This record gives sequence, C-alpha cells and structure tokens, in this order.
Amino acid sequence: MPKQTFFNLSEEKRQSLIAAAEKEFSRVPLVKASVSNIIKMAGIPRGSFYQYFENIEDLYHYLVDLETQKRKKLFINYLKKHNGDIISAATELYKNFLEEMPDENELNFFKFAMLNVTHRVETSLTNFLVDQMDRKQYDEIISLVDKDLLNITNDDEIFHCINIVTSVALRNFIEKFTKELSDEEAIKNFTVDMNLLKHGLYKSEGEHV
Amino acid sequence: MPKQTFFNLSEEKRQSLIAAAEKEFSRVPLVKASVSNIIKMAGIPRGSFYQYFENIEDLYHYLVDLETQKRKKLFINYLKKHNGDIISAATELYKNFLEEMPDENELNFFKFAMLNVTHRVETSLTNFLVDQMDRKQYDEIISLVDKDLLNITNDDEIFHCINIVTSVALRNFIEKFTKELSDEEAIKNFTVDMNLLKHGLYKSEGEHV
DNA sequence: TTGACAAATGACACATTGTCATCTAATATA
DNA sequence: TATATTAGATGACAATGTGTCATTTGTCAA
Repeated sequence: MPKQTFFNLSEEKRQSLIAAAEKEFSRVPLVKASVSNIIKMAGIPRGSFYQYFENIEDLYHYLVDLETQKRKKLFINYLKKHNGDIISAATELYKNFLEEMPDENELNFFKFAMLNVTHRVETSLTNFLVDQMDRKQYDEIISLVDKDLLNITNDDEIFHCINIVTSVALRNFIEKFTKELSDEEAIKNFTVDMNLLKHGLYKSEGEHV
Repeated sequence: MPKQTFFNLSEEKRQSLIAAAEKEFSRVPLVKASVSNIIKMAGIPRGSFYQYFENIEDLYHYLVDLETQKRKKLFINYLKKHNGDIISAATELYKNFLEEMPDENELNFFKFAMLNVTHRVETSLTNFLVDQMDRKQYDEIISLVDKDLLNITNDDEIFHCINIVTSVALRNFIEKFTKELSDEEAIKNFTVDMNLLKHGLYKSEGEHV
C-alpha cells in the first residue's frame, strides 16, 4: 500500500502521478518499468516518490487493486442479475472485460498484468472474490450464490467452485492475449471451458458407454 | 534458448554454470536474481556469460524447461498406468510433485517459479502438454487419452479438458506455497477440485432439486 | 608455420535504485 | 509576534547491475 503521505497529496498531484504510472506500466511490463521514467513524467523529485511508495511494485499493485475493485463490484452485480449462477456471472464478466476495453493504454496495462503475472497480481486477480480482508463482501457473495445449482456437499466447496472458475477464466484471458485471439474465438473457447466445468469433464455414470 | 556456444562447453563447465544458476534462482525469484552473482559463483568472466545466453531470463527459462521435460515424461507414464484417465494421472503427478522434493534448493527453485509466474514460465508449466513444438508427444498423448471417459463432443475438447486440469492444478500448487499448506491439506484441496471437475460444478438435470 | 575463426575476457559506459542530510513550509505554542 | 515542532520536499550520491566491445587467446586446417 502507498504510504499516508501519498493520500495526503492534493487530488491533482495524485492523479498526475497515477496517470504517469499508468502510462509507464502500459509501455512495458512491471519488470522493465522504472521509477526514473515515472518521476520524469510526473515531474516530481526522486525523493518524493519514495516518500509516497515503498518501491515501484507498491505503486503497481495499488493500481492493479484499483482495477480489481471495479471488477469485483461488477461481478456482484452480475451475480444478482443471474440469480446466483456463478458461471453465468463469470461469463458475462468475461465478455464485459473483453468488450469494454476502449483505451489502448488500459488494454496494455491489463495485457502486461496478464503476461507477467507475479504472485501478488495473480492472487489479486484470481482470488479477487475470496479475499479474507473483506468479510462483508465475502458474506454477501455466499448469500448470493445459488447453492442448489452447485454439485457440492458443504459450503466450503462453494469456494472451490469459485476458485476453479476464476483460475480457468484467468487462463482463458491470458491465452487470448498470448495467442492474439479475436474476441469471438476467445469467447468460444471460454464457453467450451465453462460448459465442461458445469457438466463435468467426465461422463456421469449413466451416460458412460 | 542458450546459444550454441553454451552447448559446446565441456560437460563439467556447463554443469558448474547450471549449479550456480540453480543456486541463485533458489536464493531469490527471477526478478531479483543477478548475472553478477551467477558468474561470481561459477567463476566465469562476465563476457562469457553473454557468449552463452542472451540474458538472465534466457538461462532461467532453459532451467525451467529442463524441469518441465522431466514432468512431461512422468505424466505420460502415469497416463499409461491409469489407462488414459487424465485426472488420475494428474493426481498422481501432483502427489509425486509434492512428495518427491528432497532438495531444499530444488524446492525453492519451484517455489519461486510458482510465486513469480511470468508468462513464459506459466505457459511452459500449464501448457506443458499442449505444446505445438512437439508433435510426436502431442500425438502420443491424444492416443493415450481415454476419450470414452470424457464428456466431449469432438477431439478438440480433449485439449480444453487438459488445459482446465492443468490450470486448476497449477493454481493448487501455487496455493500450497503461498498458504504454506501441509501436503495432506494440499492433496485434500486438490482432490476436492478434481472431483468437482470430474462430475461437474453444476448438478446435472436429473439430480437438480 | 601461418591464417582464420570461434570463443574468452574484463574494462567500461550507461542506467537504475534507494537513502540521507538538508531545506522548506505550515502549524502550534508561548 | 517570535519561536518551536514537525511533516514533507528535494536532489546528490553510493551502490549495484547490465550489456557491449575491442582485444586477446586458443584451436584447427592448409
């Protein structure tokens, strides 16, 4: 997390720093991003940067978290809309993710986050729902999920389901970027995966040949 | 890939370089690893390093690939042993992975690979089966998989199944390290996930309440 | 013996990071 | 008003690292 001094900054200065950082992280993946570039763009002295953040990763993860928050809210909305059907909600979120990307910069930001998934980003993205910090939202989701739909024997397995869906979704998303799939292809692949998850990779006893 | 010069080296020199590199990559994650340390340990001049490798990532991915090859062979063996049952094979591989780690160094090497999954490592690990480069093994796997077991409508979906299993497996593995789970807990979680994948996250029509 | 070429070598230019001593400004206190 | 206190701003700097390149070394064929 950024230090308090960052939040004490004027809205204007803070936004200009964020803008500079987003630009840098859209230019290159985190590993190649440099503090020097960001402060040059933002026009602040080097010392100040370290007054606000531990280091460049601190800033990066702050930005990723901001984005993650947005998606989390969206997902909760979709879960309501689809009456607790997590796969329907995940599918709509995925489509929204793909279609709602107008800004070249923002796209690159996500692209690099995907291509260079460090652990903290990864958990932030795949655990974006199962996050102990946030008990309220956690409980909200539990209450929203339609358990009758799921093939589970206890509440604990709800989280297994959510984790499976999110890790497969993340994988699809990464693949879209690395294989440069069109949105149509990406959604087609995603749908196949989701159906396999829904009905099982294995035939049930009855239909077994 | 390392340059030809690396492969022209004497077995002894090559092994000492690999040993030094493994030590460095077990000490810290790739981002923090330094060429300077490796050459100091291996006792080779700086210029030589760049004679052998493009850069430090080149070396790192070479080592990861070496490890991946080992697992790929193991998986194929397990697939045979379990008569084409991919989930049984994946489960045994996972257990083997967890149990067969005697060396502290090797463990850390994997740990960092997991915690700091850059795209190339990630695809190398999750796509370790579906890898266009290697048509022979690719075909071998197709012929090994018991399609009657799977809930698929065409051959293409075999790869969807494999990808789903591997990405959920990878996720489990990462979680074991980040949450410092015991092997028992890890395997328990893994088994729950695999059962959900097998029989489906959703109840089938028949059993729906 | 010599020429040619692959490989080895390490000094070097350049870039980047995080720190720290010092300065500035704003606010509290007497 | 004068002074003290404290948060924050600043940029020079030491430390470290990277990749390159001109030069040297070694090997092998003619």
